Amino acid sequence: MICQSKSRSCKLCGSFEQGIFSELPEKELKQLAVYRTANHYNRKQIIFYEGNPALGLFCIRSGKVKLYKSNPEGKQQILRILKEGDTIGQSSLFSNQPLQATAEAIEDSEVCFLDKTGFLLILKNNSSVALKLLRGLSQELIQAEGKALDLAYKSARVRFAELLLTFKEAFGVSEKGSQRLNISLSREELAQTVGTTVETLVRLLSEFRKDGLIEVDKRNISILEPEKLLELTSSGY
Amino acid sequence: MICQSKSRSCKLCGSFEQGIFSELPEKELKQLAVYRTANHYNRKQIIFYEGNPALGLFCIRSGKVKLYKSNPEGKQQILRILKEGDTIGQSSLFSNQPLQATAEAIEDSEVCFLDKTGFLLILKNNSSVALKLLRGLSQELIQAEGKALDLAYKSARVRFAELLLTFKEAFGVSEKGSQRLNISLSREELAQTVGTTVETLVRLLSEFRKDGLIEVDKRNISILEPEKLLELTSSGY
DNA sequence: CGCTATTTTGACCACGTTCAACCGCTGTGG
DNA sequence: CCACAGCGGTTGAACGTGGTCAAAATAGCG
Repeated sequence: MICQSKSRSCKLCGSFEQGIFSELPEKELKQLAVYRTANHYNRKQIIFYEGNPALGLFCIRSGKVKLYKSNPEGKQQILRILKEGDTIGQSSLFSNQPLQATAEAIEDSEVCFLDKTGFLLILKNNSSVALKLLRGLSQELIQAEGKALDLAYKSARVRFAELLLTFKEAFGVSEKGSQRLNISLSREELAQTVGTTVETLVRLLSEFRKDGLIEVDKRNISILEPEKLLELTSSGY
Repeated sequence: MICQSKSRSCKLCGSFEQGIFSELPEKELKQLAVYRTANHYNRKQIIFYEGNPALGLFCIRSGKVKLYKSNPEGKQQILRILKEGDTIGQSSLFSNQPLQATAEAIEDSEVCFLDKTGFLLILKNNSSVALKLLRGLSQELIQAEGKALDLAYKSARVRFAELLLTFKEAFGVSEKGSQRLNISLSREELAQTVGTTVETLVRLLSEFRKDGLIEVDKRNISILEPEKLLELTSSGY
């Protein structure tokens, strides 16, 4: 069930400073609040489906969301994991296409929705927002192109090592000398993020564990030797 | 050698109507011309290298350009082939990163260069340009994400079939019942575009030829049975 | 406590890579 | 003029990564 929570200013949002509206004057921020609705999604709830019309912009206030595409055979590939401050749906909004991926909460999350009309109105009169969006889309594009390169030329082992390092940056919390990844994904979800099968991913997990690179306890993964992981990624296999 | 050709209005550019400046008033178009330089590049000339600073925006006036990334081992992967009207360098410009790929002319080409400062100035005051850029980046992003999905889950055969169909849309010219692809790439370049090795690509070429799907003469490829290629792409292998 | 979903391990197989040889063509120097 | 090196393209054979299938072990949950 989706619960609507009471409205409040974007300024109170955790990562407002890094967000696309950070340079917006007070007046426009109030205008924003009019077009905005905030919803709560429980773990495993779908926020939107691939193919849905793009009616506006989504912005994560708290929690974590996975964004994935499905292929004809029903297999899923996770494009990225989003956390607070991240926005979703821009690309479909601007290219006038249906939404190109499905968004699903992997933790209980609060997600704001910003109506297309209101958003475009603000965009038109505030070039700072446009520039921030251009910046964000550009970074996403560069990452996506890098990912394609990876999938074409790197082994599953290297791709998994890279994922662990990316996760360390995004979700790592220091804990008795090691960095614990504060994100809970099933083996299947990990596999879908790396672009491989569950079986291969499990074998890589135990290989890395045996080699002392990581520590694994259920769905908790800790990075013990980030440098050695980095070596892996640069040296061939 | 790079020859600078004389300046003329963007309005005279072949695909001006589809370009990002199509809605710009006359005054701004004249302003554009001040910041713009037009250069000629012969086949195999490099327009810019991966890692170069992003000093502005490139726009192809005529010819064809390949955009590729190199991995540490020196292998190249072609991200896309660009033709007249396409712009390059946006993503690096907006994300304040060095250029993420190398651009090389695969035909004799004319390429305009638009200085960063002037471009941003026009962008700031013309939301139509910003919206068109957002649209373009969004489409590129969606394509790149789709490509990553392909590389992860589809066979080389299917990816090559998809490439042929994409090329048919972009470069196809009708010719005695079939569509000839008006683009000349080496087997290696084709392989780099599909994300496989030369050997595999050659085998696929001869397989498709034997099955009557395409006709191959040196570097000329003609599509005989686009429907059967399409079938390939949707049905598993 | 029993049922189901998730995780793990093993055996096998296939696609695609790697390595090697060969062909045809072009350009170069003796 | 021919020899030969160099390059792009093609084909064959062997190998390996990683996918598939099957089954067992474990965890999660009513």
